[in-house]
Amino acid sequence: MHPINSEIRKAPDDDLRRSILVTSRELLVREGYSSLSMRKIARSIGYSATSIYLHFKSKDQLVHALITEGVSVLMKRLRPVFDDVKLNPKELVRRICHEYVKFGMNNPGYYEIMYVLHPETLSRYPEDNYRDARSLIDRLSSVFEKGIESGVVIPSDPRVTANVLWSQMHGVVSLIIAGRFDRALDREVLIQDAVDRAVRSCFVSPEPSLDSI
Amino acid sequence: MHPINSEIRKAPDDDLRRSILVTSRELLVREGYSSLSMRKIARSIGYSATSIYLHFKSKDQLVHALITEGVSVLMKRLRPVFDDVKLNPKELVRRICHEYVKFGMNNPGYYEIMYVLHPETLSRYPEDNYRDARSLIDRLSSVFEKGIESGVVIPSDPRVTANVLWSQMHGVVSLIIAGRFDRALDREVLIQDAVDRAVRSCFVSPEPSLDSI
Amino acid sequence: MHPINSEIRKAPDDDLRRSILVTSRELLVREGYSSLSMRKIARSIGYSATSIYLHFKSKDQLVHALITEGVSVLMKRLRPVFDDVKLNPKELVRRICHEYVKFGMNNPGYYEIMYVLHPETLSRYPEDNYRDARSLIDRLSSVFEKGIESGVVIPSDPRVTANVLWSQMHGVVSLIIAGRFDRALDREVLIQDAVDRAVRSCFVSPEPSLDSI
Amino acid sequence: MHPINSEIRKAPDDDLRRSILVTSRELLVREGYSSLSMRKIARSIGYSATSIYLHFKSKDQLVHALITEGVSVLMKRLRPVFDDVKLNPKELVRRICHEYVKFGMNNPGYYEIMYVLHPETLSRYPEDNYRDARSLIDRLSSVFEKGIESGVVIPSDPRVTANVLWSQMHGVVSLIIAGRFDRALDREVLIQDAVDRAVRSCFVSPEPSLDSI
DNA sequence: TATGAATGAGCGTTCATTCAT
DNA sequence: GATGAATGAACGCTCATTCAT
Repeated sequence: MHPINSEIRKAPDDDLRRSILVTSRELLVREGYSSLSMRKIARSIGYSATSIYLHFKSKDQLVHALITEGVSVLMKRLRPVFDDVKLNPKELVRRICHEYVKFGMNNPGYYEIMYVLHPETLSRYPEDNYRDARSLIDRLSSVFEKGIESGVVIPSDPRVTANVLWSQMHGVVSLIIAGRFDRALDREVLIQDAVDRAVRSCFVSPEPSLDSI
Repeated sequence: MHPINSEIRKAPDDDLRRSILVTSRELLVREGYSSLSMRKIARSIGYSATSIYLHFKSKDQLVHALITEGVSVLMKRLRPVFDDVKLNPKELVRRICHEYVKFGMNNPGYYEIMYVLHPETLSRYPEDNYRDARSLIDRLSSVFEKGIESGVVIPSDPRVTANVLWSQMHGVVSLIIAGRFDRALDREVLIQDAVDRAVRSCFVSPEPSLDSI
Repeated sequence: MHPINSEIRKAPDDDLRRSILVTSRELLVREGYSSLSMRKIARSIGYSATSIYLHFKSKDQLVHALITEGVSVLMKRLRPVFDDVKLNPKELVRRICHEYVKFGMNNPGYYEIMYVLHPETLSRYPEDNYRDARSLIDRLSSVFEKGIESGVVIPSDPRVTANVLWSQMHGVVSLIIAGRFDRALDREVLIQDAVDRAVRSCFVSPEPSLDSI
Repeated sequence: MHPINSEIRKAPDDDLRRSILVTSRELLVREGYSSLSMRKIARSIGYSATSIYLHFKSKDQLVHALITEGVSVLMKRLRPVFDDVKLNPKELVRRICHEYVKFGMNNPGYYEIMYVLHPETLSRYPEDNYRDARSLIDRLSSVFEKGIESGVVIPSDPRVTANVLWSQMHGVVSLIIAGRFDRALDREVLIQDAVDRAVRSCFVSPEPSLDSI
């Protein structure tokens, strides 16, 4: 599990590659997957369509690269949180939630292609590349597992808990990205509320009984 | 010599219309929106592409019809629940959640085109037709509003609460439909857990301990 | 050579037939031949496309009917002039010119399909049906022939003269119908001038020198 | 890594472009505008339909290119005549007429798309591109204007005279191209006669009788 | 008399992709 | 490393036409 060694690449070549990926994400957000085309990408970056094939064997592979990149960016954001030994489970989960949502907000292009796009479109994506992403759920599960042991997490199948937590975050992120919420509502308030509820629903509430003593 | 009188249509005609809508939803689920084409729909039902145009003026209109139908089916499921005076708020919300999820499970085609599709694709869909769908959120909000007054719902902006609840359900439904969860997990367990948490996070927990003292 | 006995037709049937022809001409003028379609015609008159086929075997035949009708209308306008024994040659030609132009102005649909449309489109039109139209040129030729004999027409091949006269009138009519002239110019002035020149170029000018002697 | 530099194009590329334009004109003459299709053009030149789009963004643009080319060819023929200071007005007008007709005879494709086509079809053609063509009428007008001042042209509104002259030439050209004249008539004779009449109808006849007395 | 249902052919256009340079 | 030329397949859609009713 080593991060991408992007600094060992040859620079000149990489510039265009980067442009393609960046532009693809922009187009993805702006116009949706159905109208993402090699031509449009090429036009957007001022290169010929053929040039894209110097860096990606096919449209499929380009999309796969986007996913791989997205996963890696997400990992880079979440791993330090998981690794932060100073955090208690509740804080850790809260931070994970916030980072996940922030990732979606900042990278709607990645998010869409990673999690929203119809899986059939992506079925050819080698499942293994999602291993990293799935490992996140595993780490979350084990956080809950330990939390249950130490009594701070409400007992329940930790894998279920982790997946439901994920689904809750995915719910807000995807609806925000798709612009489905009433525009009158404040994004930040929605997010804060969603995270609060999610966390609260996992952890035992600080017992007022202590106060009453 | 009378001109066309199109409103006296009968069943035979509508059969094909139904086939088209049903098949569209199947294709939508199987292959995703980006590869949904008039030709494929036609091929799937064993008709010529031209025939579709006898029932839908354009692909846009077909999609709009799907959305409208989907909304109406969803309404038919949820309205009785909202109107059931015998339900207390908590039961009502729980039932609403379950019905919503069930709708998604039973009608993934409708669900995808209603809630998952990139909005840019559907921007031409007359906003008004979503009014029904949005009214659902409003009804949910007022359930929470009254619940707060009567002390059973944890105080919070009811509209935010309603929207976050929706997002939580959307999260499970969309990830299940997309087949993103670990296949080892039991769907029903996931759903039950998600609904439980959602409901719990809205309503004050019955604290028998206090009462019993 | 008998005119169409349109009053012996059965009425009910004829109404629709008339509507089709009238509407076709309107569409022809408004949108041009390339976008004249059976469907549009049907839609315009509030009938089904199929109904048109009760009266015309094909689009070709409809067009042919339009031509035949157009020719017959033109004949009805010009024949009385040719037959008017009270007119001297010069007056006759002048009147013929004016009637021809008037026909074009009043029936741009007929005119376009009779004289402007690309002949390939019409190649299947039985040449014989143009016999009437061509007979007009013949009659004009013989007017010139006699005029030359009696010394009022400038000597020249009468058939050439007749055809060139026709082409001159066709020039104004077609450019007016196509809206090609500078809009600042007055139609009537253009027409008058064109006819004057045409007539003048055929007939010997009344020589003032004779009078002055 | 340089972006596209399209202005450094060379010949090889332009060959196909020329073929397309030439073939389009041929098809236009042979089958008329209503049946001119990208596919037919492509088939005629032995290329795929897609290839046409490498040179013309749309069918509209192709047609516009044809018009623009046609106008420019016509200009190239007429301008030298207008600019020829050695010509007296009568000779100039006669030469203009002959060149105009010759242009039509040699370029029926251009002529049809420039002057015969139903204007509705071309309404999207930027009016400005016709400026050149319209300037021709203006130059003709001023020839007549000066001619009237110097007494060689029969007094009349010069703009009307110019337009009517144009319509006379258009009459012959369009009927010849459409093959409407009796095939027994000699084209050249018709043209000569038409031009003679046109010129004669504008200029005062040299009255030798007066001089000879 | 009039229609609805249906279709094959064709339209203009865009797509991902290949290949020689 | 980058491009222009080229294409077959597919797209949404309209066309004239047929046929059973």
